[in-house]
Amino acid sequence: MALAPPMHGTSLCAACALNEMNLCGAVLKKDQSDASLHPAASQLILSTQTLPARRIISHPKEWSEDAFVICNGWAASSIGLPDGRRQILALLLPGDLVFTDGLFEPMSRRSVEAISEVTYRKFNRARFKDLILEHPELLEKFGKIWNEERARADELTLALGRRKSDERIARLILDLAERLAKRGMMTGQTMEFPLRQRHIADATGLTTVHVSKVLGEFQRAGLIDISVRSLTISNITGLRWIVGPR
Amino acid sequence: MALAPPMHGTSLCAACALNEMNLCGAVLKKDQSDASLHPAASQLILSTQTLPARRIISHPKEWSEDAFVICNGWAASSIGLPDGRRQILALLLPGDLVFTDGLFEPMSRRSVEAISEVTYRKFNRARFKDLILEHPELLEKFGKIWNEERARADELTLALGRRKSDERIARLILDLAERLAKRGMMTGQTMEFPLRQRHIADATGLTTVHVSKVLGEFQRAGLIDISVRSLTISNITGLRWIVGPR
DNA sequence: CGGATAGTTGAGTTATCTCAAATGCAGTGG
DNA sequence: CCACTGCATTTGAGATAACTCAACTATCCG
Repeated sequence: MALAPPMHGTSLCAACALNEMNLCGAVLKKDQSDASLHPAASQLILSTQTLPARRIISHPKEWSEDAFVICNGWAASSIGLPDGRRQILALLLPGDLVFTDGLFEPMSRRSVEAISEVTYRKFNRARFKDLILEHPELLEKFGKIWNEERARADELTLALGRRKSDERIARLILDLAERLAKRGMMTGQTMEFPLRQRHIADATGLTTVHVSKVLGEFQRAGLIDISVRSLTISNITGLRWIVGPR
Repeated sequence: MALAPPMHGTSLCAACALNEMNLCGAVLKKDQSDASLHPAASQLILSTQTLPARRIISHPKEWSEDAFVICNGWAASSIGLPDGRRQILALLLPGDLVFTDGLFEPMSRRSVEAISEVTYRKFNRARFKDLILEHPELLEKFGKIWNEERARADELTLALGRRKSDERIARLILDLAERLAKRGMMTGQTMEFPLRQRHIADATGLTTVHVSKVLGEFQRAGLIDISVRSLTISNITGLRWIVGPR
């Protein structure tokens, strides 16, 4: 199968986490017979939905039996304080798994919000757990995905606690570029960039005002170039230098 | 079995995560026959070790087949930058599980360091995974533990990104008190407190100097009282008010 | 007793925030 | 098509939380 083109609106199942586990794909082409698919895949029942930007996909304390996979668009998982302060915990890209909370318990404090228009597929959490138990190699793959996610969470915590604003923002941009590249969603050094500055602010623990200033400096320094909903990294070495080694 | 007294040096297996999963206890009393223990428990091979304060329990990129459980004392899991900046990701109390990285992959960037003298038990990660597959109810319990940990990580991220220094510190104290209480390690409102101010600083993303000032204010305001290696919450309502609702 | 580690306190600096005003842009309804 | 409203962004001025530096004290341990 050819690489999916990095365009908005294209289904990216080739890069999807579930597909990597040979699960999702089976359901999509249920009628076809594809020997490469995991034999248990047909048991994972999916439904597909699409929401416009700014819409909330999953509410904080909402009880849900489902988890889902982002098929298209960007989303953000965040928690907030009653006075309105918010912190984005993760930016979700196509192919990312979203468990309302872990694999087992629902009812987290997290909420998930669409940044651009988002298409996602729901699947049943309990069934997914059963699948894992029946097919140990899935536990392995799932663990790998889970660990990547946690490693990213660790780096975010480090950034919020110990890095300066420009480091945080540069890191965010580089991280996104890297993740998008893995999905074949970079055209050269350019990516679609649906984030508003308030998303960057909420993801880096800064103010929109300050984000605007730092991004301005980055552009004036020739590190990046932002046009309409799209960001180009013009000087990746410079950006990396700001973040520093490791 | 009676509640273990909240004294340093006492084995706290009653409150231990592994014991809650009916695993650890079995190994401790391998020779006894205890019908309440999980039948698979005897397959979990443990070795016990003790390290003095300040010693590193698990190095960053060190490959290890083992995970462990804190039996006694406090430890800290942290990551750092090459220039020395450090962020503590979690304070580990007796009964906490420590996976060098997740359940599956070793080689994380995290390092674990003893804060006080620490006793811990190693067990084999792979064997633990097999156990989970063989005994589905363990997956359930393990998931619960894992989720609690993640929820705490989320709150930390929120705190570092969006809270002021006094909120962060108050939150840390209350969180510790709550966790210790669950383990029967609070005597009234007093807890053993082996943390140095640099631990608090590294856990809250602040400076030791600033931590000192905030703690001073808290004491002068009659919120807490710190004597030698021990902390008393004198006005829990006041502390909670600083942190704010939820 | 001496040397290391930990905590306190003050003075001055700075990164980031708050407030505010101006501009742009996108969608809506008349 | 225009006026209108709501969101996003930019920019400046001033405020402040937290930092750095530095000196001093206390505590711990051999």
